[in-house]
Amino acid sequence: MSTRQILVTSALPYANGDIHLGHLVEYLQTDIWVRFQKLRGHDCLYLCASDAHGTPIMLRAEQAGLTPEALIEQVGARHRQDFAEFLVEFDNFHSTHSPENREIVERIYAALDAGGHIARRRIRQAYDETRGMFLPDRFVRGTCPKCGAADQYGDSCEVCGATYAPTDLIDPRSVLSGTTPSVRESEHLFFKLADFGDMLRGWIDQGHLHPAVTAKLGEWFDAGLQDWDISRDAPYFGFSIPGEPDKFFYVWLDAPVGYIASFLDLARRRGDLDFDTYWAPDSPVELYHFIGKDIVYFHALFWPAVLAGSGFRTPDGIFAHGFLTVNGQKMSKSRGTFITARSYLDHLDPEYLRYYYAAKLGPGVDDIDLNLDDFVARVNADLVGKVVNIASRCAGFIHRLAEGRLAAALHAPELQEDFQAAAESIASAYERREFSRAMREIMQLADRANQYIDQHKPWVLAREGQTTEAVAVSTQGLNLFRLLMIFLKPVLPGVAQASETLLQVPPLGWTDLSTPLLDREIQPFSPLLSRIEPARVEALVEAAKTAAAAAANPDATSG
RNA sequence: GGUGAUGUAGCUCAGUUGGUUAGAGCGGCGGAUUCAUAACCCGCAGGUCGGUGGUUCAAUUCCACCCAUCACCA
Repeated sequence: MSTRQILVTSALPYANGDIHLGHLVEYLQTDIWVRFQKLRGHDCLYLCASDAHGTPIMLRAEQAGLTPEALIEQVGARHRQDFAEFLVEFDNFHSTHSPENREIVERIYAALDAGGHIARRRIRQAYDETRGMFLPDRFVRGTCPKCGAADQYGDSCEVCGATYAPTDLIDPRSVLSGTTPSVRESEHLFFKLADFGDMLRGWIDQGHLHPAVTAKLGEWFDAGLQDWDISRDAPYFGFSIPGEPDKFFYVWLDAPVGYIASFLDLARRRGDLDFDTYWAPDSPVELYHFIGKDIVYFHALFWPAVLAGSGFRTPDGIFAHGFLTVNGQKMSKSRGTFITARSYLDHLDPEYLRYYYAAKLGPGVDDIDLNLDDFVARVNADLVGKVVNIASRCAGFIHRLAEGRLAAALHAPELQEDFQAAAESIASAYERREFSRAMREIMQLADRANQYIDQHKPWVLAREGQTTEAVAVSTQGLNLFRLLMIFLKPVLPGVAQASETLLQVPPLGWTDLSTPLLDREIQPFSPLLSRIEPARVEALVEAAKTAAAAAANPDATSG
């Protein structure tokens, strides 16, 4: 197995609100995949950053009486802390509001402009005269011009589903001031996406996209590729466009550039990462972006085109996941299922959620459901009842009968080999992001380990004075447990670490699968993971309800 | 409204390139056991595979339409 160089990103969290359980689907999925690659010995970097620009952040800061810079600093710090406690291990977490990002965005824009891929056009937009600013579509509300439903957003009607421009609304008003917006014209800059139609088709045909994502892209191709508006007028929190007074780069142009900026920041601090090795068109490094299905458009259409048009390499894969529902429904503040990362951490162990998501995640864009009753049952049954139980029931005999020393030989080498033989299939499932399949296979092995122990009954052997045999069976059980922990380490890094302490071994890696652990001492057993108390989950839901009630003021629009 | 996706036992999900009795885990029920965080082991459980129609010797698996849920519409 040759060492691969891999660069992985998760979408950048928007720095105007807290991380919640829905966001975590993506960060946990990515983290598990990255940890798997590292466990296998590959050279893998996991990069992320705060997505820190745009009108919503500008306005949220104003509301809070802060500068945008102070807001994104505070929110970014909270994000980092939440991720760290969920054991999401970034190699770097930067910000799009950084000198590195400005540098790369300007370089990209200059290259696109020089290549003739930037167009200029005057457009008409809603304008709030009292606030002196153009209004994003979502900041205008009014009556739907098609069905007449009142109080609809400026881009689409939630009642009849019609899409339109804010200027089409009947009786439009600004969300900011309540006044009727005027219509003003200004010049905008556009990225000529259609210049890259052939390039994109070729890139898509190279594979690495899930069939469902490819289908989605085909839909957009059929509709025809249109120019993309990449500028915004002042006032705007972002980077000003060189040579264009009062114009700023649209947040969605500089957001994915944050992936590169995060790399650049890390490279400058570390000194052993060559920029062109990672980002030049002939880069040998594999580049993958994990995203939600709602932003496929930006990552599978604009992003590769922008990269190709400015002399960078393109991604090898865009991995889109679905959304999270809780108890079968959209997360709801009133039902207490809108749960922030922080609130979860106040009540429960993060590894429960890591396992539960892993047990449900596949490679596709399907939504996944967090059913709280199922969550408790599944985690307790699989992790505590099956996996940890193996160590718990074997370690005692090693200490009682052999002073903590493992037997010198395996009792069931053929069973050990069966476990080792499963590694290929499990690795392939991880690699293809079929985590649910990997978890199923691992739990089947855990069942076999428990069956093996039950079959040989070390407690009976001990009672009958067959000490050597009892220790041999227990040693075998612990060896099976150790193999399971290697398989589970990407999902449960904390439990794996506790297991390494129990077994008194250095950090486990995939190559440790081939060698058994024999004739050496282990630590006394102490619980590696405790069961979920249903009451803790109830308390979490109650806390979420209370928090929702406290935040009586409806949230400002984001996005 | 248009487009794409999803809809399988109480719960969470596999699966079927169309073909004899549709699978797993959890829950539930019965039994066994006591090493283990009341964990583990054995056995049982019958869901018209969202609905209607069609193609076919045969469809849950293909096609059409409908319903429900989700996403996107730059």
